[in-house]
Amino acid sequence: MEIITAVKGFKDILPPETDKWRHIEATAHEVFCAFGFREIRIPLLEKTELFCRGIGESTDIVEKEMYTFLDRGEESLTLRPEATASIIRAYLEHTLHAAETVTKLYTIGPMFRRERPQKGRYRQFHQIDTEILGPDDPRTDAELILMLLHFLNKLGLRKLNLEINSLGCAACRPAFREAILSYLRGREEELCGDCLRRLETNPLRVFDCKVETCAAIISQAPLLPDFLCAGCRDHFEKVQASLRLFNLPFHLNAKMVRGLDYYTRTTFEVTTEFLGAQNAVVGGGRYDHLVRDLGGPDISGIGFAIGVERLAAMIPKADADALLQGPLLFIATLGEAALEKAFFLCNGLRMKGIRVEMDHAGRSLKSQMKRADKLKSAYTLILGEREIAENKALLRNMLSSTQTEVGLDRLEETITELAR
RNA sequence: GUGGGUGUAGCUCAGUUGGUUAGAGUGCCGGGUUGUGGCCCCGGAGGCCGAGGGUUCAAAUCCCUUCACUCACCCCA
Repeated sequence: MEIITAVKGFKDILPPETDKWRHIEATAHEVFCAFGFREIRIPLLEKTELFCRGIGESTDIVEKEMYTFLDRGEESLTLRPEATASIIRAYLEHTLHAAETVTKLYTIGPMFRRERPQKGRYRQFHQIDTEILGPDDPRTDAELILMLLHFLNKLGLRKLNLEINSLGCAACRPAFREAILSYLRGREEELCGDCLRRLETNPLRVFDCKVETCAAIISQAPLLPDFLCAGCRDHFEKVQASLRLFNLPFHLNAKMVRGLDYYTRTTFEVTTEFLGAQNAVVGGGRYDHLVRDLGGPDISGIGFAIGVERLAAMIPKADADALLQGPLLFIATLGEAALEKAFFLCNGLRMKGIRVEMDHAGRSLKSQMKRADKLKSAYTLILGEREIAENKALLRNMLSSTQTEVGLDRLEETITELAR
């Protein structure tokens, strides 16, 4: 009979990969907590309308990538393609804005987008998502970015590239949009098919095009920063000043635009050369109107999303290997009486929180020793017929290859001390 | 949605003028004298060569179809 396989683009995460994931998550909890964030857990399923209104009807995500279905033929539901809209929904639904002026939240979990899978891109993927809801103080932007880079550094990631830009606000972006449109309109024959389409849907995205002829045109195009209003320019300069205060190196990238409609003012990405085409590990930015557009008060927000699969792929191998820890003790036995004794001891120690392994198959001492070595056990306890008869056991230090005798009545106590 | 690449042992891969029982490394199991790991040596298990069809005396190898995986475009984390 044929086995049933996982759905395309949906991956199992197996050990030892899961060790890496737990390390990433534990580090996130620790770092975010220090910066005053609290964890929020939100549903995987939301009403479709939430994402249409939140992310934007004309975005690729909403237009063609969402897992949307009718629940019992009645209500349109969608597996969340991102976390921000859900967090804002919960924030409003539970009136968190009334409880405090600044709310810092984060969540970790799977997102779903029906794209063609490739390296660093899956249909179910995972994000670590943070949001700060409250006043649009530029120090908040800098603080969030600072926390992000601290987190990435703590995971041992190197050669990261932080790019920032300001997309302006409702007052200044339309002017830029007009400028770029009129610039491109005269050069339509030189643009690629995709860019011609972008001209209609989202002209700013032409900046992202990798086609050479388009890039050439874009290099001469008007740039967003030149169109920022006084308020946006001032805000962006203060963000940069704060980043410099912490000696945080960053690249100003006037051509970085982002694919979600809600971003305003500060946007940023962290990229790396290690990931092939999907080089963005983190993306984020400020959104001035999302809370209001979802029916809430006029509160600004800023957040970022980290791709966990991409992050895990970047963790240096040496760091990942260091996560592999062996048991404290392996118990090797010979004979039924020893096996029974070991079985009792082994599980007793485990219940004290000590990692102990043993073999139940009654194999040769040699193969049990091999197993202990393979597992990277710090110690091996040898318990044979001879030892049982003499009421003792041999405790072998696997690193120094030395062994001592321990009386059976003092065994548990001795091992417990080793664990300290 | 569009294009390229790849499917042979658990894993990484060899294997074309089509020709016996399909190989290596690694991992797994066992052994190298009677109860001691790493190095070394020996042995063993494990594959309808992705699936289906065709050509041929003969197909892992040639042809067609299909499926899966993968990389890239699009877009994004």
